[in-house]
Amino acid sequence: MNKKNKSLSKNQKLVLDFIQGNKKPVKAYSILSNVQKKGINAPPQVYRALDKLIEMGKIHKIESQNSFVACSTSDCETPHAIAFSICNNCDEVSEINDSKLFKYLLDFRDSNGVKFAGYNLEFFGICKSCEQIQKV
Amino acid sequence: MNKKNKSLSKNQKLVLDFIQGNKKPVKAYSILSNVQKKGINAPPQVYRALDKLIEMGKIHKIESQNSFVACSTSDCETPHAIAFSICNNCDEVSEINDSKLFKYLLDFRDSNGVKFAGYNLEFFGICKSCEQIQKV
DNA sequence: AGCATAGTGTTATATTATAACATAAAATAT
DNA sequence: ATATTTTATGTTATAATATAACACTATGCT
Repeated sequence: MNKKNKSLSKNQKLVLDFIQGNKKPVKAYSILSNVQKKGINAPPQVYRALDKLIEMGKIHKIESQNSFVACSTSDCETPHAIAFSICNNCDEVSEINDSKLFKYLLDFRDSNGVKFAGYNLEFFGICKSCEQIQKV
Repeated sequence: MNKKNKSLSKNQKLVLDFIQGNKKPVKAYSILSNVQKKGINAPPQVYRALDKLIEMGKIHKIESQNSFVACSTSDCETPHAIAFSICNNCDEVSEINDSKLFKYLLDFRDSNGVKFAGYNLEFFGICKSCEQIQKV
């Protein structure tokens, strides 16, 4: 058991369950329509849960897509230091877990010598399966 | 004169002029209301110009803010390889121009050995002036 | 028990972005 | 120089994303 694992509220659980049930990132209104049978009725309820889950590091927001995906590490240490690869062809998103990269970025200082508290990094390219298809 | 400097259309010029006239990133509807006296009437006209300007590397989109800012290098070589710092306190955004960082990221390969065509990187933290204020 | 904090439910509305269609201007090829 | 293609424009309507504001409820402290 992890100290950081604050117990989730009802709506937070519902939203997280749905996100975790999807390999691909999901959109807020898709979450909404899928949890409506379970008692969530309106956008603010979804967005509030999303905000908290992001804070807790349970999920991440893919900024360039306005979509949300479960964190691939069981308990994210650095909710605001995260990297994704996004396929320009099929929109597949995967989380990049490369400790060297993370260290490089968290240690990075700007020209004023200022370190940053976090970052969001999205790589774009063609994923392996799309590349295969193009070759055929 | 630069070969890459395709001449801009009327709407593209209007939109770019307004963005360049602002130190801070601007929002699409703020652009719209500011160019309305100059003959642009509706959102699609703004968004179309924005799309083209991004393609050309004249401007960048700050994904986490849905805002747009002029590229700080006169003629951006890598429109989709860009880094910003964003102040969590005052929302100030500045473009980070660090060739080492750029090279590191463009050379980065994921666990499959796949290189990426581009990336978007946003650092978050407290900017220098906000830090000063907090100390006082 | 009393209080503070966090979460819920709801309505309405703000903000961001695109679809779809008709037309016009510009660039390129023959 | 004109036909063709590509790019841009103008317009209306609407889709998609996100938050404000308010009343109320549950939970965790001390």
